[in-house]
Order: sequence, then structure tokens, then C-alpha cells
Amino acid sequence: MKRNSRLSLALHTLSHMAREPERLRKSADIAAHAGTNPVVVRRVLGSLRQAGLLVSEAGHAGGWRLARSPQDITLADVYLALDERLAAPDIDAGAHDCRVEHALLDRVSKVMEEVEQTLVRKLSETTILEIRESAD
Amino acid sequence: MKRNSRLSLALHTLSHMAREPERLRKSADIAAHAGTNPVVVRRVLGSLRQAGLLVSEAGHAGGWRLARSPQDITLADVYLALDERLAAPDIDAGAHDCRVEHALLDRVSKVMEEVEQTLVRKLSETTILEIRESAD
DNA sequence: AAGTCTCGCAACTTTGATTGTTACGAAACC
DNA sequence: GGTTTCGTAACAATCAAAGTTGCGAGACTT
Repeated sequence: MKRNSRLSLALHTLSHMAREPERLRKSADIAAHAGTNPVVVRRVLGSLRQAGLLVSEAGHAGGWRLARSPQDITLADVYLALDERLAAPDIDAGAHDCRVEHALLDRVSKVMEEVEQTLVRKLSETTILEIRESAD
Repeated sequence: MKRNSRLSLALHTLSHMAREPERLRKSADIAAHAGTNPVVVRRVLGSLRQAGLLVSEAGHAGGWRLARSPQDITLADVYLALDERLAAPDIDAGAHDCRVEHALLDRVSKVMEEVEQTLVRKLSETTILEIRESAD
């Protein structure tokens, strides 16, 4: 896999789970389908569990499944659960006391915050169930 | 410096130049102020020159200066000149023929395009002259 | 109870992108 | 002609993300 693949992996996996919410899936199977490693899957899905989107069970018949109905999980829920943020220009790049730097930072930070809100709002308009349904 | 510092460096430098548009500045001086290397400065500012925002001159009294009035250069101009894009979830992460993957990609790509447009529009509302003026 | 299967987690290695550095040529000026 | 500057290529260093290994804990099967 490559860079920034955590969100891809999370969205992809949850969209599949939206098909059969009851079924438990093993990290190894998910990893095989996504072309990555079981530990990586556990790391990413672990964040989603912390956010209350997934439940995991140990033991012989263990695995992962959705914690709530697939129509109640939006792409924004997944995005926020991973705690990634849009890449703003590097904050402390030249953190010396330069007034231009400060003025710039103020302005750009504000723009990025607004854009981030826009992103979340747009992502919240689609559920993983809808993704699954549009794949038929 | 750190990651994604190209945009920082570009915006910072141009905002300073907005103060005295006539003055030629050397890569070495710019680099010293930004805490980086002259070659890095040339690389970044070179992109801005290609985009028609800057002019460079060789020779004894050479250096860099704005190619047009600081009130005619917006933050969006700089952003677009560097040809960076918002980090969408990785496209070809699991590029096998998975319909869910496709449906997801379609939806998320569309959202990211819209968000990118929002970003550019918001950045275009501020000129480097305004940044410079708000630093007084 | 033993064995097997799963997740949880910590430590380490690998990889890839970005930044930084060195070196040398070309253009401009004194 | 010598000095100063940018232009560019090639190489090295840095750093974050992904991948890997190993072991422990919980749960089910027999």
C-alpha cells in the first residue's frame, strides 16, 4: 500500500460490511482483500472501534462487525474517527517572530478550517449503505 | 524545515516581496530568512516563475522580484502554481476489480474535487498585499 | 484442560516522499 | 577576467507511513 491509505482501507472495509452487517470478518481476510497486513487492519479498525463504529471479538469465531446500522454510518464518521486533517501549509516552518508569518498563518488557518468543515459536511451526506448499494 | 513547506515558503516570501516590489532579493537571503537552503528556494520560486508570478535575473545584481503588482497576486495563484492538491484517500490502493472500491472512489473523488474548488475560491479572496498590510 | 484461533499491542524494519546538500555550468555585471 | 547570481542535475539525509515480527490475552471446540 501507499500513503494515506488508512482512510481508503477503512471506507472500503466498512462498505463491504454494509452488505452483511451480522457477519464477523477476520483481520486476515480483510487484509487479504485489501492487499495489506492483518496488523495494519487491526490498527485502522481499532480507531473505528474507539469511535464506536465497529465491534471486535476475540476467540475462535471472532472478528469484526459494524457496531450500528450501515445507514447510520456516514463517510464523515469514518473520516473523523481516523483523526486525519487536511494538510495545511506547515505551521512551525519558520516559527521565528515574523509578523508576515503570523498574518499568513492566521489567514490560511482560517481558510483551512472552513474548508475542513465543508469536507466533513459533504462526506456526511453519504452513508456506507449508499456506497454499497451503488456498487450493484 | 519539515513537510509540505513549499507552500509556506512561497507564501511567506511573496508576502515579504509585496512590501518592496522593486527590490531584487537573492536566493541566499531568502533562504536565510526562511531557515532553509538557497537551492530549495530556487526550486520553489522556480515554479512561481513558470506560473508568471515571479521574475529572476542572473548576474551580479541579480535575484528575484514580483512579476506583477502585489494586489494582483492572490493566495490561490500561489497554491495553484505549486500544483499541489488536497490529499484524497489513496486512489490505487486496492485497484483490483472491486465494485465497492469503484463506487467509493467515484463518490469520494467528487467530494474532493468540490472541496478543492472551495479551497481555491477562498484562497483567491486574499492577495499577498493584504497579507503584508495586515502584518503592520 | 488442552489446543486452536482470534484480537491487542509493542517494538522493530522497510519504504517512499520530501527536503537538504554538493557541484558545476550559464548568464550578467563590474 | 573575475565575481556574483541563477539553473539544474545528482546525491545524501530526514521523516512519516506502512509493513513485519513476536508474544500475550480472551474465547471457543473437543
